[in-house]
Amino acid sequence: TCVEQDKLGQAFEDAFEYSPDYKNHLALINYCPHVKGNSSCYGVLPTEEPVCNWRTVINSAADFYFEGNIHQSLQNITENQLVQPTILQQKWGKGRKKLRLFEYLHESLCNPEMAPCIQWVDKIKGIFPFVSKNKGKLAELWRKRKDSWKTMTYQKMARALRNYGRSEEITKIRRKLTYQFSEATLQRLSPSYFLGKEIFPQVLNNWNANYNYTYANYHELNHHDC
DNA sequence: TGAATAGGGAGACGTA
DNA sequence: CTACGTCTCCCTATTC
Repeated sequence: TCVEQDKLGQAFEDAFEYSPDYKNHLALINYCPHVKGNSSCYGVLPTEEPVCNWRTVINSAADFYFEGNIHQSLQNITENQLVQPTILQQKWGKGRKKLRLFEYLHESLCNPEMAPCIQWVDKIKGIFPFVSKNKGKLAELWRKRKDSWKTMTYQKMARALRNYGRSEEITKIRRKLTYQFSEATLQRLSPSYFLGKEIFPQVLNNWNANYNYTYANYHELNHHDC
């Protein structure tokens, strides 16, 4: 029941260090159509059962992500369900952790619909190239995702990526438009890490954000070209 | 040779 | 207010 869910949610809160992000995701996965929330706000989990059990939620999230099956699941979501939810808008407010570029890129790499813009060439090693023809569109999606009025270009993204070289999060490899996630970064962003450690909010952020921002905006752009 | 891509200094901006 | 992280702007260098 949702009462049990609240208790579990509290336990979760106790178990994990409090963070604003976590609060958002807690709210998100607390989503329970017959109790609260607006069902038109989310691309909900592809389940016929109401999601009111933490274990179910966690397993669903993990399976969902693991199988890289975002595309298929998204097909069950109508356009009007891909509206920016208030919760996510709060994410960008004061005190909310900013989404970082490499996180966004990883999200995109996990979204088959983005393959014409960016895709893995070696997922294990974390190597990915931008697609020359569509890198500008990816930049535009990144701009929209940040809700920025400034124009974003591949050049600017590439400059940010080069900065990741210093922190060893992403390095440039000697191949055109191609970069590589560091092992540590991949671990941070990977579901296996999430299942064992405190990355839960991060991964929820990944699929949640993918559904609601990237995908919706993606369709806004020229879908067939990208 | 020109366009595309890569590199990097400097500074803007938001957050802790 | 300060320090810091993360871009963003813009110019130069290199590669295709």
